Amino acid sequence: MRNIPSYDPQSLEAKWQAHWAARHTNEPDLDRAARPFYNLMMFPYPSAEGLHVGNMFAFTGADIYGRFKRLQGFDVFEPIGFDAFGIHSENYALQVGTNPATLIPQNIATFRRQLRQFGAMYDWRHELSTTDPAYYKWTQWIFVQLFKAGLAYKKRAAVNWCPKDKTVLANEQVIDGRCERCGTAVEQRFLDQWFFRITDFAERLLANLDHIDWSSSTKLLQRNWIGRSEGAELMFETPSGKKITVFTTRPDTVFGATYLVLAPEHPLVDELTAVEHRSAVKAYQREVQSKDVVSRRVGDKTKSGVFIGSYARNPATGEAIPIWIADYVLMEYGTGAIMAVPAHDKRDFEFATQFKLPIRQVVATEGEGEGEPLPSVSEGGKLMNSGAFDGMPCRDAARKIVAWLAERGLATPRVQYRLHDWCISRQRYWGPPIPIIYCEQCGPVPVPEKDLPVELPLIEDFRPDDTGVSPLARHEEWYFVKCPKCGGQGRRETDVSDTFLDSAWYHLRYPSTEFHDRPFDPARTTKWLPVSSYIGGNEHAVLHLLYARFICMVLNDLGHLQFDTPYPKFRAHGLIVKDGAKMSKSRGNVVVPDTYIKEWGADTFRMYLMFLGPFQEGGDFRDEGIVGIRRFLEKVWTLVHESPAGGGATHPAVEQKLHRTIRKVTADTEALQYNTAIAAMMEYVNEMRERGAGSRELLKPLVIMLAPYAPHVAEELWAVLGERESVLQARWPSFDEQLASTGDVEIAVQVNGKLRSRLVVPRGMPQEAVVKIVLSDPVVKKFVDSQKVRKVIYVQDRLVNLVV
RNA sequence: GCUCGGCUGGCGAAAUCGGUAAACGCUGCGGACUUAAAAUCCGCUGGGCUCUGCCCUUGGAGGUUCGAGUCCUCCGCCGAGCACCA
Repeated sequence: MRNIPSYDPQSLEAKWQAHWAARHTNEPDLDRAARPFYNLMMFPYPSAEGLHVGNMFAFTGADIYGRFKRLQGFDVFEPIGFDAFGIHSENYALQVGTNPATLIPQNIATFRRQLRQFGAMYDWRHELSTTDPAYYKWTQWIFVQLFKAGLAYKKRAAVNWCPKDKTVLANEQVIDGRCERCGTAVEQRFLDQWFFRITDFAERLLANLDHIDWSSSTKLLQRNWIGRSEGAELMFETPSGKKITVFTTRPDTVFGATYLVLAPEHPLVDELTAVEHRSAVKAYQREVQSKDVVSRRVGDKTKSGVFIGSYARNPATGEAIPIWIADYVLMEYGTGAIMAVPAHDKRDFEFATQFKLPIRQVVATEGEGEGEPLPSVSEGGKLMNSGAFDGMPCRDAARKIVAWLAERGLATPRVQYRLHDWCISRQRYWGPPIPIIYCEQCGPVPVPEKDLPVELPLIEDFRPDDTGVSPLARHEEWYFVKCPKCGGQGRRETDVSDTFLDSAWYHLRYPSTEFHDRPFDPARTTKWLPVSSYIGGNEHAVLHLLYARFICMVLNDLGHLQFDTPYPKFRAHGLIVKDGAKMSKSRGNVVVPDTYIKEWGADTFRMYLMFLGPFQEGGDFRDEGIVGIRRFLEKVWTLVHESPAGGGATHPAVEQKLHRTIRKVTADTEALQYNTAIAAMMEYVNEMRERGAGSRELLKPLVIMLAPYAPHVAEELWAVLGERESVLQARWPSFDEQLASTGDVEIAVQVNGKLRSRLVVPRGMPQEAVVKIVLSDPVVKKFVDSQKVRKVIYVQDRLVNLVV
């Protein structure tokens, strides 16, 4: 036996990383690439703690895919950057008392080092950070485009206010009534906020989901978030001639509407309140306003509300029904008013029971007698107590009733969405200033594009206070500015924008980072976009991914882009948990990759993470199995080093196994089923060792297939096998379907569906021949005995079942 | 409450169309090598029994089928998302 060098990942990985950097191995020619493939992964937020195992799991999975495509002959562009603005960084900066502008570069340096050491194929020439003025110049430019298109507007709105972080939060940043970050109960405040009209795009955002290749779980989350409901607006008229419009998804139940409920803030409330009820109504409105936005939205509490002393006519029955106000009706959804059908709506039922309002059943459910108890919300029944519509199924009735009321102008079909406009204002410091100047004469004026970026000034006191005004307002030489239109005294907008705006377009910037006079170069963009493959976490399913689609649609409509979908293919990776719980600093279960990489090497750790479970499902991190991967790599190492230059042993069974392995690894890698691809390579190595085969011809394809998973050791072994170029210059091996599907197969022999014997036959043997052998098998004979075989079921190459 | 995903050996997991359940790996046990240990290599490793063989086993109970981890119905548990959205 020859003396082979020992496998030392540390020196070997450093060597190859230096080699890649020196040779610019991972820097495709963006202008001349023949087969561009844009391999994108969600860029990280550079936290002070550094990269954790969850990040590395995601990045490794994405990098494997990129390397796989590279080996298939694509010019792969795999960029990386940092999503470094936002409340995370700012809160941390406040906590340690250092300006985020000094902290963030330190964090980024740490991330950069960690990202380099695990061996991803990043093109560092195109690194970006959202906090770089050269980047956020264009984030501001995008704001200006939306503003000019009438898609950005300012609105005074009740917002979620976190008293601890002293900032507004988006609805989606409020979890169970508490601040997503600090857990403090959120309050209601009224502030002027900038919004983007994403609701104008609700239908397109929803329809688009049908055509894009995304993880179904992600699509589902987006559909639910957009929350489309079909229904109708119905008109209820008061004796004074006021029309109250309600939105309902169940117009079929209008005969059962026994009262109306308006949101306490509804504009008609004042007018419709009878004199003797005025004080009670005012008191109730005050009570509701004093509550925070969130506790009002918590569903499972007792209902409250007051009668306002007036009535409206039910358009179907013509009877006068009382009008109430109650906080369970929200002004933001629908028309801010509902028709209450207590017999067929749970909330209305609770309310009616509590305030002793009439309940009238108008839908008879299936079956005899009573059917299900009220409130019955099923749409499966037939109408009753509904005049001419009695006996009609709900769905038909809904259409017919709307048509009938529409004739008198009392109904309009209507589609309603749950999605709200995107509030992008943040009363904070650490973000791109919203590029607007307020002028006494001209109103809000966008900063001219030539004056962008509006740089975020480096200020000492970036602490927010509870005025609700950004700290930027305290910085006078920045705050006061000439109006770009009339030259008069103006004031800058002091809000900064939401981080999700930064990340809504970063994929457009990567290929064009060297251009400073345009956000994304048209030629580069045409060549590289939309993104070929996008991999990231489902925690961004409804925020980042929805906003990115929206911004792309807008830029497309405005003529800046030729496509309206940024990521036609997206796959959500699973979550790495520790001891059954999500990794978080507060739980103290965060695993840092550095120590593992130091101990085992990046290749072993990368593969181990991928072997833990299916990439798209994630898994529980534990370190018990890592040695298995290391042993596997050692075996490959030994096989390659022992393989003689001239030839080496081969074996027909191993050759066949090779072709099957290539088939499986190719399919599994394409499908991101990395765990089973690794298992297939292990099987192949086991087979080689058992058969004593180890020729270079058998090993080269293995080393290529290994390259996406364990890139450093693959390079080394490729060189040992006598190759001079990088293994990335090699072509992914092809397989011979014929060879992969020949050979013997083991067939299961069943009698009456129970396994009784096994039989090895050549692949593709016809039924008669197999049955003949089977019937002569003594074990089978025993079970068949003297009974007559009534039926034979034969599945080619798999099983034969005798029914007696 | 609604929607979705999951539940398979001691553990992580595999299993195109309904067709040999447990591939691959870990752990554990036994053996080889060694003065010894580590490393490495070989073997065994779901449970039971009347053990040359047979029976049971994919959260539970039914069903469809020659045949069910896979399809259908009901139930349980775990996780995620949404949640007074009319």
